[in-house]
Amino acid sequence: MSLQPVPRGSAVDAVLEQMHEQVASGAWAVGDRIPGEHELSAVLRVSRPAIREAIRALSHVGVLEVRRGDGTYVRSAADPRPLLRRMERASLRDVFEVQLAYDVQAAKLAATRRTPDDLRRLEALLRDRDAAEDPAAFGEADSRFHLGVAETARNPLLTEAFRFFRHRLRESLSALREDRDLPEGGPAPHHAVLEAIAERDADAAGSAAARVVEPTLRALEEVL
Amino acid sequence: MSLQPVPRGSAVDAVLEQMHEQVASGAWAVGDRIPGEHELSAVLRVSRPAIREAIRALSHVGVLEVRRGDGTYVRSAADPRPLLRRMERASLRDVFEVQLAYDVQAAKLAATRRTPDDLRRLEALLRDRDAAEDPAAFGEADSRFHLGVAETARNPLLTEAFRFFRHRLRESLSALREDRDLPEGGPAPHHAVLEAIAERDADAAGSAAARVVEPTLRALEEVL
DNA sequence: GGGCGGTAGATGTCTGACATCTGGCAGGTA
DNA sequence: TACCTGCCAGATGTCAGACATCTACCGCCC
Repeated sequence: MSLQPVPRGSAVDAVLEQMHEQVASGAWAVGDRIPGEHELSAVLRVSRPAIREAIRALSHVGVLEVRRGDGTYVRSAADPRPLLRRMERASLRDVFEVQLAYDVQAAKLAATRRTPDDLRRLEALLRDRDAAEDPAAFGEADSRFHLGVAETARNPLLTEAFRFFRHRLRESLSALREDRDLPEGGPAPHHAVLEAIAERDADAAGSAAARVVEPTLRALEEVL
Repeated sequence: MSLQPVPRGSAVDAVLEQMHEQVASGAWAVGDRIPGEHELSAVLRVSRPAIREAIRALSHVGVLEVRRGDGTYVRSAADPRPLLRRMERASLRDVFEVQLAYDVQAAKLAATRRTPDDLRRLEALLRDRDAAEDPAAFGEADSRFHLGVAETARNPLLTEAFRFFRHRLRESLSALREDRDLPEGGPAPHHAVLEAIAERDADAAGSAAARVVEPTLRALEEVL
């Protein structure tokens, strides 16, 4: 007989898994009140703290909503966990392709909605980017400029999504140290983005934003 | 003296807030091991279960990583919580603009990478969409087609992001019952997307995908 | 009929203890 | 010297029970 690893995993994770299953399958529909903590504790044969930790984790991501003195309700069936896990092990190409989508849309909207103040702010950010010396400062300034464009799009949801993705992705990139010698198209493409935004030309801004990322993307394709 | 509301909020939320602060400020840097649960419990003057619930919530979203027998480490400084909260109260316009970014990028990539099998699958999905009778079935078939395009893009990160956003956004839309009489461009734009994908024309696919959403978007702008 | 107050049941929190795993160190062995 | 074994401190994992506090509901009283 062959040796097999003993089943591992914590009680809380098991509870988490089962709750997720209930929500995903529709057994617990959005809006429903789920069984109480004592009842779940009795049914699943785990202690109440274990139940509470699972509920806390799911309520933190908006799947559940706890109303003190009342009960716990299902708020959404979509758990961001698969997305978060995927983000940690995504390939560089996949990462850049998603970032590209955000950059293009942000640039297009920014071109439509920018104010004179926005323009001055973006110009300053771009100057900082051009002036950056060491790679760390450059990466920081680069992020600030891109985020500035996203904010100019006047779409809080887009801004927040952009911010989160960019933050996570820069982390995993620097962790892998794989951003060492990716080609950088130089300052020209970025200036083209700003110019198109200044002229309120949405299509040009979108194209310019695409051209910022595309050299890097193409280089990645060649490596594969 | 004026009456003031007593400070509300749970102990766990307060702990969560402080931990988030530590991570965001860099006091706890990525890779660091944070103080043990007993120590945190003593310092913050709350019980260990309260500490554990907060840690569990943050580890569920990938901010912390717990290694049993060893300690708890900071894994990422980016908390998806602001994004999730923003998603719940985003305006319809903002929602559609983000969705548009995904749709366009997915269509462009799908046009580049589609196989004959993909094409057959997408054709079947589009037929289902055309054949749907009641609004519920139509919404379902519509989602399936769009998700099918996203999967054809061969980018797991994009697919997962697309899936999550679409799921959440459809939920909040149906909750608000505001999708009642949004204009639907009819089947033509969707067929144009499929056609461009069939011809491997990325730019045409992107434009066609934009034209799917734009009528709805424009109608929203008018309402505002 | 409307406002009041009681009550059942839910979540919030704490205490203390024990179980189990991990990492590192000391000591033995080749 | 180099390596492996076994032990141990400290960390997280789990449990039990109790009490506090809030909410929704319902019956009572004015």
